Amino acid sequence: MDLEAVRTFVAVAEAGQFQKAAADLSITQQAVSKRIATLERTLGVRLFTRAARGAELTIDGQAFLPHARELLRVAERAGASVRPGRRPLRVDVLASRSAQSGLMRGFHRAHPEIDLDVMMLFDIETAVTAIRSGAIDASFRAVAAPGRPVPEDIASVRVLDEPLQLLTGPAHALAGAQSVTLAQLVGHRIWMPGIAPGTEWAAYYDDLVAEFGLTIEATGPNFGSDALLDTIADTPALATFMGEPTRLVWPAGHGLRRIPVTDPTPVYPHSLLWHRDNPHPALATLRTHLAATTTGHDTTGTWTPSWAIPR
Amino acid sequence: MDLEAVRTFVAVAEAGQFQKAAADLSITQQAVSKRIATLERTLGVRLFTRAARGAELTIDGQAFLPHARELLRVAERAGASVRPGRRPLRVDVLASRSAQSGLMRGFHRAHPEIDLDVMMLFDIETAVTAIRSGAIDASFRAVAAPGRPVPEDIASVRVLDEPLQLLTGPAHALAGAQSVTLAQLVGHRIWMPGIAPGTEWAAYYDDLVAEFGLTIEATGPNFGSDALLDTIADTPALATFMGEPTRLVWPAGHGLRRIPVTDPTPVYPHSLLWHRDNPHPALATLRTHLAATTTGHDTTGTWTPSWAIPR
DNA sequence: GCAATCCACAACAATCAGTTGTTCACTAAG
DNA sequence: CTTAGTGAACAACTGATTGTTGTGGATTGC
Repeated sequence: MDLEAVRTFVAVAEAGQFQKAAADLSITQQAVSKRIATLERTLGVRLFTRAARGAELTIDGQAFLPHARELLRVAERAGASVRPGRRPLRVDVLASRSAQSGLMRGFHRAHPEIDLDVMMLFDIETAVTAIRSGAIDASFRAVAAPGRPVPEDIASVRVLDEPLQLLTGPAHALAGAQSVTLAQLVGHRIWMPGIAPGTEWAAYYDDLVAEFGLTIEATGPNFGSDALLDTIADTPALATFMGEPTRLVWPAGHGLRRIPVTDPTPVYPHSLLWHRDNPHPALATLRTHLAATTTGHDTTGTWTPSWAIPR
Repeated sequence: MDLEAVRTFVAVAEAGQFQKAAADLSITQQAVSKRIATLERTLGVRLFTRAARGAELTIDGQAFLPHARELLRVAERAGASVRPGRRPLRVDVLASRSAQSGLMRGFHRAHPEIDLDVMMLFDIETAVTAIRSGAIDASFRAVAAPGRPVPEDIASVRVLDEPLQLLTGPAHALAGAQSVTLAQLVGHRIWMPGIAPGTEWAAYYDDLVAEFGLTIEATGPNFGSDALLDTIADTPALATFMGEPTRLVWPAGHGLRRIPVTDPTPVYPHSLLWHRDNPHPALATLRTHLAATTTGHDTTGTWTPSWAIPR
């Protein structure tokens, strides 16, 4: 199926006749006739009934028309997503289930007119390079990895402190606890699949392990959060860390338990990073939105790696 | 933008290298190279970084990939919508705001796996012809127009009786009434734009006018239901008929009033029509669903044109 | 009945997309 | 350091596609 043919089909459907559609498209009537004939041949159905005073949609044509319009819309959006200059705001997040995605959903609800592309880059180094080159407009990150300070031309603002909670199945030893301390977690297996080694996310958990002697397994393939929740629910010996409940639908029927962690509460600090010279108008809107919806940070009784504290 | 190029792009992104993608698509590596080069030229950005051990997505390529996948999905659906034999179930409804649309939304919620195409044909004659030819699978209609009985090979079942209510703006003379009788409406202007003359819908209101002496203006261009509601809200001398509240969002801030009509209540009878020999598997599912969700009909104190009563 | 309108078919020209053959760049092993 | 191996790009060629002009047939309206 050819997009030009689809565009021609919509033009004919709107014009009601081949000749006018041809004029609209700046081609000859014969070319329109050929394109429609080819499209009808590839689809295997007749799209128009040809009459002396124009062309009328068949039932199949009427059914195809909304799909054709949708196809052109999607093609337009696809092209716009990489159009240099006026493309959608490109924001890098940590993972689709993280609190950062929740922030971006909130921004999209508040400004549905702003086109967004949410991406997931590998680590903060990739993100900073992409921000400096203009390939992306902003990134949610813990502001620095150990030994890698953020360059001068990158601005950052702390937007969210995400307290980690323990997630267990109903048969886990700690399933009934109202809250647990980090010390109590020593010896329990904590499973965090999908954390790539070398990222600042992995560094965060490395520090947590080093400081409190926890057992965190970051290995194993990541089959998605649904598979993770299934495994946690069914395996009494496993637990995992997870942030605050987002507005995502919480899967029912698993018997999963969320248990606050205290003394101290591990907190993952999310900052927004962007290039000081980035002219994208939606970037300012995003920053304003985040500033308006972000509250202050209470750091008493919490733990965060020292390298992750923004300057 | 060429759909084949987009398909090639996705194949390369998944294969990680041009050669394997070429094998998957059964073309040569050179053809893949050309297609990607052309796509990159039309988009104006580089999509892959070519390395010695394969091709890797650039940031732009990563941003483009989900749009490309969506584009292929929509193209697939568009083609399927007219595929002879295994196309989606095609159901004809009266209008997008009618109770019939509510029934179809309910069906879609109950069976989201069934592909649907909802259409709006002109009148029952068109619908019956389409049903007999197999161009559509079912139609919601008042079963017959005057003098035009439904042919023997068309089956029908009454699925919904829709009582009409009066819709007025806040300044209308009847705005404060708890209910009105048809006799009370004599002399008031009732506006029903978008009812094409010659349809059974128009015949329904013609009968209503003839029997009770109402003033119904079915003329005027139809600018959509939003424009209709705006006009009704702002024009004290105008009112309109509307069915039961559907699950659509009821526009707030208009000050619109819904007033039940009694003595008798005009009822629009909706039946589902289909061809006895139609083999579409989803048609049986739709009939079962409608039979399960449809209640009996209480016809006391209601009015319906005699020709609209099913046999 | 005749002009006007509209679409389809035919012939031709230009362009395009795919193939084969080959080169270039990089990596890894000896 | 050399050499074999892998992967992508360039060049030349060919068949197919797509557009054009020219023309014919069918229907509508005066």
